[in-house]
Amino acid sequence: MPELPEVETIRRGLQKRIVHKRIAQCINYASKKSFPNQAEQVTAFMIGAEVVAVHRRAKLLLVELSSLYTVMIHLKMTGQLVYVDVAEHWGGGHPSDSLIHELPDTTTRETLVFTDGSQLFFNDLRKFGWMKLCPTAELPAVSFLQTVGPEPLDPTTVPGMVIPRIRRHNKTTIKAAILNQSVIAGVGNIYADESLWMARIHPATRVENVTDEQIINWLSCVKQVMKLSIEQGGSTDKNYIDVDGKRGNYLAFAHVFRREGLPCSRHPGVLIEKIRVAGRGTHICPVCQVLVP
DNA sequence: CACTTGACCTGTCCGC
DNA sequence: TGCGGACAGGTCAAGT
Repeated sequence: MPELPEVETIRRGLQKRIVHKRIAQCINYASKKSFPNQAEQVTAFMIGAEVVAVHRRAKLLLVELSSLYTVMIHLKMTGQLVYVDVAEHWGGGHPSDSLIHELPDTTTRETLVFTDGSQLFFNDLRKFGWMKLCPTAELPAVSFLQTVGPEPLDPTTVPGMVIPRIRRHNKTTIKAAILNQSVIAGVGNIYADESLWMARIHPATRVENVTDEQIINWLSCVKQVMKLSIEQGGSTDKNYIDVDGKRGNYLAFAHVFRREGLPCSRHPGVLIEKIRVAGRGTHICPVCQVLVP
């Protein structure tokens, strides 16, 4: 489930692999949800266009093209972008830690073929992800980009910006608030649980019972957690791989996520519990994170 | 408007 | 062994 650190890892991989490459062909395997109703625009503005840069906003990837169009890509839960170089077609093989097998496979929804013969595969087991073309000049009008909250890792994102956004949702739980993309960008289930554990806040605490000091501390924690995760190439729970087919290693550093029944690193005698908050599986240390109703 | 729930999907895991 | 059902979660639409 790609969240900010996973999408950023993919962005960096794409920036390295596909910038300055020219698109020769777009192969659509199942029209559903990859470029819905955009066949004509794909032909007109992708074929022959060169990749200028790859940007990210929240969990959305933005592949900027020389045609003045941008490919917006949302991977949702199981989307993957996997790059296969020409050398691999010539028998160069994949890195030993790569999970890549034969591509395209049954999950491949779209393949971009570049003029040098390299390929970018958009795989998506559960078909929730999508790709859309948008004129680059019209990106500011995209509703998601208008409403999405500040980037946690942007140095200009300070508590003064985040506290009022969280306080707008005073009657819900702190976990629901930070998962809300209009409050802050890029937090999903993994980093919500990890950052709340680090900040010693119970996820079911109602926002009105969380102090400003706790929010300030939480913002610092989510920044630390996401920075470490990007350094580790993100989190691979089940499905996630980067552009080169490599798994992320962050879960080796996780304190609560998928660690139910294992000891808390701050309280070795206490076991991590799994509860349900905001409709999501939620992992807590019952001693670090005491519920203030 | 704020908040919660259901829908979208399909592979995996559990109990019978 | 097979089958049914719960579960996984990002986001949006629809409901309260």
